[in-house]
Amino acid sequence: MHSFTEENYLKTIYAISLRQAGDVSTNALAEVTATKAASVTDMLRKLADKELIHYKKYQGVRLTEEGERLALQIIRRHRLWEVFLVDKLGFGWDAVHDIAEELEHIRSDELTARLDTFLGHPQFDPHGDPIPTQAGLMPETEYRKLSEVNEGEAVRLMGVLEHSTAFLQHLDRCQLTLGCAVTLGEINPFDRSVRVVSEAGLPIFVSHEVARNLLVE
Amino acid sequence: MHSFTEENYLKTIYAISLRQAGDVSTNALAEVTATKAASVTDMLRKLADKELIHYKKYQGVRLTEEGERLALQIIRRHRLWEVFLVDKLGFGWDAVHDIAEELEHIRSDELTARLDTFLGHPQFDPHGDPIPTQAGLMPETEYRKLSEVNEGEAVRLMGVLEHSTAFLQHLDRCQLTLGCAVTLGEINPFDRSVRVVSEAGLPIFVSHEVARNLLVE
DNA sequence: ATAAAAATTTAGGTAAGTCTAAATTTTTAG
DNA sequence: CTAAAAATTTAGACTTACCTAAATTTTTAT
Ligand SMILES: [Mn+2]
Ligand SMILES: [Mn+2]
Ligand SMILES: [Mn+2]
Ligand SMILES: [Mn+2]
Repeated sequence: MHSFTEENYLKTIYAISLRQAGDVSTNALAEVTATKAASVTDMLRKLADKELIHYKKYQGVRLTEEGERLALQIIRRHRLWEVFLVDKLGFGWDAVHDIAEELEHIRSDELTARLDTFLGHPQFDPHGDPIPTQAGLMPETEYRKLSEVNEGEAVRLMGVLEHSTAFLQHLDRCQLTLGCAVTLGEINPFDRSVRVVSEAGLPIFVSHEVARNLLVE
Repeated sequence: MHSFTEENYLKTIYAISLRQAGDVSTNALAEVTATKAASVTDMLRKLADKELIHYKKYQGVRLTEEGERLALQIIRRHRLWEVFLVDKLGFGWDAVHDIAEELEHIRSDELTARLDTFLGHPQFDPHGDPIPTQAGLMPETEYRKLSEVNEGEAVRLMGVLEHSTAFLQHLDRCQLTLGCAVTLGEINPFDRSVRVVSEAGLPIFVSHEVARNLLVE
């Protein structure tokens, strides 16, 4: 079996791989896992011994097929638990990530399968992230960032790139909820902030920093 | 914070204390935790340092108030998760203990509180064990063992003393379900096995071994 | 009361996961 | 194309939770 720590490394390697082309560096892992590079190296040797990653000294790492399968399984569990916490227990979407970080490591395939059924086979987690299938496939999404949308276009809020409590609470205060339809007003050329208009006609001012962390379709 | 291992020791000390008068011995703990006495001694020193147990070398241990509070909190979580797994996810009562052993260590008071509400503030887990209150009180129950009931008495099945999968599956096969009413037939003086008659009039033969692990009222 | 038996603790060691400091390799810049 | 900078690995240690073997204390039985 694999330890919590090993599972977290696999998940982190997967997450960094999505953002970057090429292999994942020791320092990148050290930063995300909040450990030191030397500790990362130790773990990489262990994961390579277990054939969960491809690793050549000084050259960075990449998940093997088995490593990716495990990473997706853990991400699936994480996102299913987040749906449970929000939809069934009534947590806010800004409060569920840390709890799901623990729940995702509960080892029981039957638990995952029954939870999935109980939740009605959800496709997305509360932050709009797709839930990997039981078969181990990550559904593709084709969202743009709100910061790349043109003036006058009508779009729908589908997800967030930033998951911090502070960011999600900010969206709550602006009444920017996932699924809501908005129309883009003028983009301010000075700071690239933008005015959007909600279905209800309510105007909302969105900074560029916020706009580039919002996914729309 | 306390590690999973520390939490499991506290729970185990509590459980052994319920069965025995007096302090809990190192060997008793070693047996239940499936470790060696030397390892138990190490942990007892640590728990004593944290003032979670009263410990005098060679004299056995007893939980402090804080230690008991923590033990009850973990038992509460364990039993609430078991209710969730059976009532909401449809697991059999014989399949939930091991998963709850992991879930009980998820650290979030708000999670426990919301789960309790979601489940409708249950008072008993799927095995008939009382769920400690949020205030940290273990509800008292006054059940007798089926093996102590007299011939002709009518009783209701309220709980089990043995929680193994094998035992619970045996009860399933006998159609001995928690809550069902039964009347005691003759007790066989040779092996103390007993015939009980269910509400439906179905006769069921129960060995003494089974009868002394069934709680009734 | 005392010797044998049982229970418990101590001593010394291991594996996982972390650290700091030093050594090594790769990358970047002049 | 080399020398400095950056990245990475190695060396040596620490903590937690466990182990075996040896020492110690308590209990039990003659
Ligand atoms: Mn999350
Ligand atoms: Mn995690
Ligand atoms: Mn249980
Ligand atoms: Mn446990």
